[in-house]
Amino acid sequence: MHLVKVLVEMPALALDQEFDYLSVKEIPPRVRVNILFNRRNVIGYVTKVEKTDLTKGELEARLGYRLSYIKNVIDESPLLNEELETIAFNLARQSFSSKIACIQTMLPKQLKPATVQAVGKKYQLYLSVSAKLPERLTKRQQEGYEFVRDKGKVKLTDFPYSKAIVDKLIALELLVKTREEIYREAMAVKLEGIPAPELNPDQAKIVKAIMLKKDTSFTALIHGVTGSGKTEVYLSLAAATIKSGRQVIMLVPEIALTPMMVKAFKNRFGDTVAVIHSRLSSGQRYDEYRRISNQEVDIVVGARSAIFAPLANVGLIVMDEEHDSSYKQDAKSPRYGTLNVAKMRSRFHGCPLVLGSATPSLESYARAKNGVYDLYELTNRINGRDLPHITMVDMKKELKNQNYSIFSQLLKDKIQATIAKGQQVILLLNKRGYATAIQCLECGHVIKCPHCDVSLTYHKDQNKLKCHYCDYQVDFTGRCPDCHSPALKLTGEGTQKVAELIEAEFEGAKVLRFDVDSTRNKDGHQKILEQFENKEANILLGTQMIAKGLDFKDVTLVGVLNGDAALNLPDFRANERCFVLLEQVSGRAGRDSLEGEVIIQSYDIDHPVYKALLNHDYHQFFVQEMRIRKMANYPPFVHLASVLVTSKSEKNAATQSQLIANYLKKTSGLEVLGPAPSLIHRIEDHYRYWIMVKFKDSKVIYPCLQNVVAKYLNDRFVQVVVDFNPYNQI
DNA sequence: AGCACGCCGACT
DNA sequence: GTCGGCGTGCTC
Repeated sequence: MHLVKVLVEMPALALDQEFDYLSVKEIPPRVRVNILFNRRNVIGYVTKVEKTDLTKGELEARLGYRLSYIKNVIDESPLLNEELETIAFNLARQSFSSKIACIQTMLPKQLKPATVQAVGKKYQLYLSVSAKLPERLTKRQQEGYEFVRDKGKVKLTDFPYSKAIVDKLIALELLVKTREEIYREAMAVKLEGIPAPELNPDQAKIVKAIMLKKDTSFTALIHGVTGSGKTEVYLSLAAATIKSGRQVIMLVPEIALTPMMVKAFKNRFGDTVAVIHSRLSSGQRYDEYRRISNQEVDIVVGARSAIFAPLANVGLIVMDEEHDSSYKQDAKSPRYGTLNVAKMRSRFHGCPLVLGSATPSLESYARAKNGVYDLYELTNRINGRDLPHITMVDMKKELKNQNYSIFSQLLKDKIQATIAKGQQVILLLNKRGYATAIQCLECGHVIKCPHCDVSLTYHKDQNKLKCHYCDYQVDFTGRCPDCHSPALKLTGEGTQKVAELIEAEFEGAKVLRFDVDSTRNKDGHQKILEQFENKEANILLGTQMIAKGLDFKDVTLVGVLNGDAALNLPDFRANERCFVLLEQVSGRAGRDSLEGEVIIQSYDIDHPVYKALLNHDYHQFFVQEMRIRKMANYPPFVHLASVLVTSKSEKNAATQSQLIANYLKKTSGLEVLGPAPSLIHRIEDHYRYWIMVKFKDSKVIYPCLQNVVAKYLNDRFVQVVVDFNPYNQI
């Protein structure tokens, strides 16, 4: 007889424990099994198998509960190797998430313990209303029905009422469930067979120094200005690593936005490169995963989750654009930082971890300055040019000069001149969410989401009002829902509106929009970028997304319409975010033989961030910002942990978060901020309060937070989420 | 999480 | 009286 320890596939943290099962046959560890759990068929993950001479009855007597047999074994071979399983369990412990959730984030869909589905096909379940009219319904059923009716079509997972309600409404034939296949295509790269160029002395020095220590675990930070040739350093390090018989993990922020890196690696290393990113089809992802798992590739290029690539002999890990926020998973559990996992893998394999950025996070640069990381600076650009010149435009003066448009006179002139020369322009509309709220001029009513405390955004192309936090949407009637007045005013200027303004303002201007909306459909990014590359448009207008990694040789002008938008946010990283964004977007101008320039419009041109930015001086920024962080006691001088307390009842959220904050303050003796209502006080009918704890060593705070999490594990009214080193406040 | 059990209100 | 909504406990 074998006693089998199993983790059950249930997302609840309260079920994050090993359950005992029996098997007559021996079972290998780290495979999936079908089991009966609480009278239901579920999939489990085997952690341990113990052979025993005891009978079922004897075991049950000893353990004090009934045991059932494993129904069958799903996998022939282990899903994870020991290294990755250990990392999964460490991650679960560190981030207060379930072990099974950590295992799931490491695996492609087909291998997740949750599902056994056909390879290559993915479905999304939707709810929509039927032709039948509702008769007598309970209050909740009525709400649920209206929710779907108002939205038209709702993802099953986004339906905010219980499954009981869904089932009932379906049984009553009021709602229908449909499924749609989700298609995704991989990023095709044409092989160009570009030979490796000779490294310049600066690059060669870095490669040599890192490869000298290639068999030890350490972290190096390469601070290289835009265009200084960091990619070539990565390629060279990768080539040397492969030559020594080891493998490479190359991490990039978001593949869809940084196709250059994939292209460079595929061109240099061909078929030995596997690419993992969120837009691969599940079949392709599965295939890539198996190639990696079977050790058929030397290099894995991918975003955040590629750090879990099951390579057996990692000799190098690179994190490009180290400062990028997408390396932190904060939306769902496990809330992990890629850097943390990368360090675990570096230690396990005894290999270098190389971080690269033109604008490193203050945390990383401070560590490098303190000698915790090896620091390398690349100060010269490959093309020998200086970084593009930046001009600040004082928008207050524009107002004084009766210019109320969003374009300053200077930017207008420059755009006109650039288009006239047949060159291209990138315009950054730095507007988080670029929300265009709708306000009634008669009664002052702002149209808001019924489930969240945010205003709805008008989407002209579909004539709908949408919520950006919960997928709520309604047809736009053109009238105020409160007083039915048709006098509605759009406030704020989104990319759609600005695009129209530009085309009206400039003769011969053809604008492409690049934002979450215009790129939502499959391959939207690629298509728009290709059109711009082919010069089907002369102006690319976008949000933050355009700042990263784009490389167009004819772009000679970058305009920032509202530089200050990133400042003044209630976030201690506001300055850093602003500097990074503007420095990055500046780097889009003059990448080839043509000289580029940058115009930044601002209402606060004397802000210290701009002072450093004008000189393209990261070091100046670092010094002045470190002074602020030190004074305010923020990272890198302390670590942060956030506690988000949510509840359907505002009162519960408020009182419980206060209790938690008091407890944390009292037991840990640490500085605790909050509780404060979060910036968006309600999302999807849940009220939100947040608490922030500052600490230097997690030894004290960890057990305190553990107690808090444990206390609310089985609470049906209040949810608690802990995030260590959160990147996004609130 | 999801399912069974069991308590209480509203209808044949 | 019973049907069924929803609060509570439990899952090897």
